[in-house]
Amino acid sequence: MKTVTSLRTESTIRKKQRKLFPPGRTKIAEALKLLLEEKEFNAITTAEIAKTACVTEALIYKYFKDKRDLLHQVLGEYLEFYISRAEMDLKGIKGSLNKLRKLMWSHINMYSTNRVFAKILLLEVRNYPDYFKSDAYESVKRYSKISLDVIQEGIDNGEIRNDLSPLSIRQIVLGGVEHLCLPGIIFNKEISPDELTEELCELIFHGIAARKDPPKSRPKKGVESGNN
Amino acid sequence: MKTVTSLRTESTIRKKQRKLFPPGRTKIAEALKLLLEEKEFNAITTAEIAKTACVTEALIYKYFKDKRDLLHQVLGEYLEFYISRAEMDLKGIKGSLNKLRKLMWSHINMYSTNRVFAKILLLEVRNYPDYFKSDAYESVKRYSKISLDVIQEGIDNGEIRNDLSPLSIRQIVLGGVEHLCLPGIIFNKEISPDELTEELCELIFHGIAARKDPPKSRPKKGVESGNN
Amino acid sequence: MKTVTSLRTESTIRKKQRKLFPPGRTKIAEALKLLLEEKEFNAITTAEIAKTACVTEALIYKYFKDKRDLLHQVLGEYLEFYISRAEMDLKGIKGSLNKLRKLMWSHINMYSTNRVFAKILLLEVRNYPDYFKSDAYESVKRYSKISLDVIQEGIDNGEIRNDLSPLSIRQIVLGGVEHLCLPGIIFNKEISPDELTEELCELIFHGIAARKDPPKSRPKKGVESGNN
Amino acid sequence: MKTVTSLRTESTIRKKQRKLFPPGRTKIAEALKLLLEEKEFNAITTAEIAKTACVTEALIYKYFKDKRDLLHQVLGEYLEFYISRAEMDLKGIKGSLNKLRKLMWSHINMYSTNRVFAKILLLEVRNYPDYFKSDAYESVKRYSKISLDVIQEGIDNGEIRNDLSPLSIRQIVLGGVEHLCLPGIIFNKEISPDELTEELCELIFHGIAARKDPPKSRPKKGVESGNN
DNA sequence: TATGAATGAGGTTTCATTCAT
DNA sequence: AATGAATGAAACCTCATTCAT
Repeated sequence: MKTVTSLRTESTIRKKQRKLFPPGRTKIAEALKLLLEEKEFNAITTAEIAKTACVTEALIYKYFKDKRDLLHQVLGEYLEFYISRAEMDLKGIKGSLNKLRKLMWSHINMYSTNRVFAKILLLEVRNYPDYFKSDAYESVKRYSKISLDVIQEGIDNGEIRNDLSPLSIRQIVLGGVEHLCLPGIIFNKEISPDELTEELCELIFHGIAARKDPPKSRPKKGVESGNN
Repeated sequence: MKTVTSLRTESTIRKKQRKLFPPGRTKIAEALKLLLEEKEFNAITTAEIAKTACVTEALIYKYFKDKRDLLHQVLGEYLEFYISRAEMDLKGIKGSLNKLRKLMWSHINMYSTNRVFAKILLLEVRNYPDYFKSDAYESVKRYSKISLDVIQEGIDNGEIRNDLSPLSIRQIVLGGVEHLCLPGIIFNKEISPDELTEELCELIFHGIAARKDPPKSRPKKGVESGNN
Repeated sequence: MKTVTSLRTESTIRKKQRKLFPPGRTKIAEALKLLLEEKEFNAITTAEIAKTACVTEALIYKYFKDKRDLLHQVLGEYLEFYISRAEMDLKGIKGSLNKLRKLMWSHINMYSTNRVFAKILLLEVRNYPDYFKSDAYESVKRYSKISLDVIQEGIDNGEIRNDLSPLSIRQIVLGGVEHLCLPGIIFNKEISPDELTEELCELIFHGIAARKDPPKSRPKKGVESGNN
Repeated sequence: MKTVTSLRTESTIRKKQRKLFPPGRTKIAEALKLLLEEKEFNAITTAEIAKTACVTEALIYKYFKDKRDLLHQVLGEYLEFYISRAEMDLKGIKGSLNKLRKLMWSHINMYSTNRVFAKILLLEVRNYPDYFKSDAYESVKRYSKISLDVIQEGIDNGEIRNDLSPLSIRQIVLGGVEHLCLPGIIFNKEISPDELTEELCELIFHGIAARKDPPKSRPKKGVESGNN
């Protein structure tokens, strides 16, 4: 499942950590990431984290306020990386819809290649009030701002309808991305950024209502069942 | 926050329970609902539930396998109610898009009027593998099936584009609904079913691209499977 | 493992119960016996007993003072049966050593054919002070008395050495029986009454020392009391 | 009841523990031993153990897998000590029967001077399947092996009859020891190693039958294995 | 005779967290 | 920077038992 992209991601983050952080801290953060691949955060104990990291439990509390702070910091590091990459992604792209498409692709790709990140963001933090006071949440907001700005730019330059709230558009886009990825994340199935982006953009950009001059009929292929 | 609708819901469920369930069981379920209005499930203790219900903790385990089973059963009861209502909702409506709009409105309305239900479904259960083996999850699938059938019907009768996978459409629609409601649910703000439905349908039905000419037909392929 | 003997045992006891005891009581006692085939007494819950017996837990307390009383009564019923059988067994046998041999065979055979009885007596009750106040314990003492009388008779008639305390002899005999059977009982292996009796009598009657000349008479003093 | 021997035992064990184990662990083990003098294991709560040891209940679970593991470890420590003592005991003794007599004396003496050990071994563990997977059970087997080897040696050198299975002999000897000691252990009465050994050896070595002529040689077959 | 409903009391175990070193 | 030892607090859960009917 790990692609070149994800490996690059990992190693880049690690390089930064090597400079900024003492090795103990890094080992702890890496241990949590490893464990999150297999279990839900609440089911991971500090004892397990310490053992996996080959440090003592006490050390966790040297570097992190508490267990949840560790989670938020791990999430925050990922986010900072993805924010800077999103900013790079947009460079050299013409057209707001093209930019939006690129952002959607990157977003899906990041869920696809970094399941731990996806699980933290979509399943672990939203329940807990602390999260909304964390630095990580600030990063999330900065990240979301990027799409919002692109949408606003599209409205301003006439590429996007001006009779819809940009915020609602952003929510619907994100919702679509998340719900298309969620089954893959929960049940550990492959996620195909290319296909999902294509489908999502087709719908979001043009809607589902059949056109007066209708599209040509095509065979389609669906999912088994599902829901939620 | 409770509207007439939600009250009717509650009392209908209660009537059924009075017949089917011993009073202790009902008191426990109601106690959990009450507590969920204020706290996250993991932060609620069995002691609190028992105290709120004016029963002993032991009784919880007479009626429910464990604490999480209680959550799932509460969720399941809500779902059964909403499923039957969704089926009623569709009666007498002409047009698949009109039906879809109605379903979206009802869905948003149910998040709006029953925050406890919304929190359980969107924030509490998805993390935990047990959920996916629960009866509640089966109900969720039945509920989702309703929208899927409407979408399929729309494709068959030409109201909905046939070049998008119905499953993907369903996921995107649900994703849109959820993400439009999520801020309201998390931060306990008002949710306006009328406005959100309007905005969502406008976007989903017609897309965000400023119109010049109709979209060209494109090949598509849907989400792999799963759900949630 | 069940032999004709054990079946007859069971059915005889059951017939008595049918007369003496209401069906609910019998069902409960039988349920416990059934469960004891698979688990240790403390690991069996009253809920399980009730479910196995197809009665409610409350009924257990109609017929038995508490859970342990149930165990003691079950044990007591077995013991009464085995006592009367031991008395029959001795009739028509000449010679104290022959009688003793017969008792040992019956004893081993009863462990061999009734594992539940064996487990209760050897593993479940001895820990718990209540047992020593129970009727079952009185029966055990009556049962033990039978061997003691035979040993005393043997001493009196010169078949058995008179320089050993009869009580100690009884303890050593019983100890030998138990320890030969214990592995079979604990690990659920076959127990062969014929072979074990043969071996045990050979040793107990004649000793293990390779013979040169007969032992000299010695003064004795035995264990204080007790049994089991 | 504590003799010089038992005190030496205790302090020797304690010395070892002081080196090998953190003080908390030792305090917990000692607390259990203390409590076992007065109550049955199941009647002792972790709360009591902790309180007696002046530590928190949580610490018990740092050092022991669970409550029963604590029991097994305590038993195991005793056993290791007694094994090494049994090995010493045999040194300098000539004759297999003399060695066997010495082992029996030591065995009875250890039940006599260490009632806690006796109760654990004879009354507490045999019921519970976990025991048979514990290290303590492995120690028991090593301990039993010592007598078995002596018996075998006696057979080989002609001191002991060769027509009885050595395993059966060992079982009968152990059974005799246990049953002679059991009343004393259960009812907290004195146990006299000298007298009991004398009586037991007299019987086991020479049998109970009044002598006329030596026994004839017979074929033998023993218990399957096991012990305890 | 038998049950449905409920409970009291406490049991074991878990786990995040701290502090002296 | 890191650890070994220990803890506080409660969490979940179990189970024998009772009582009104």
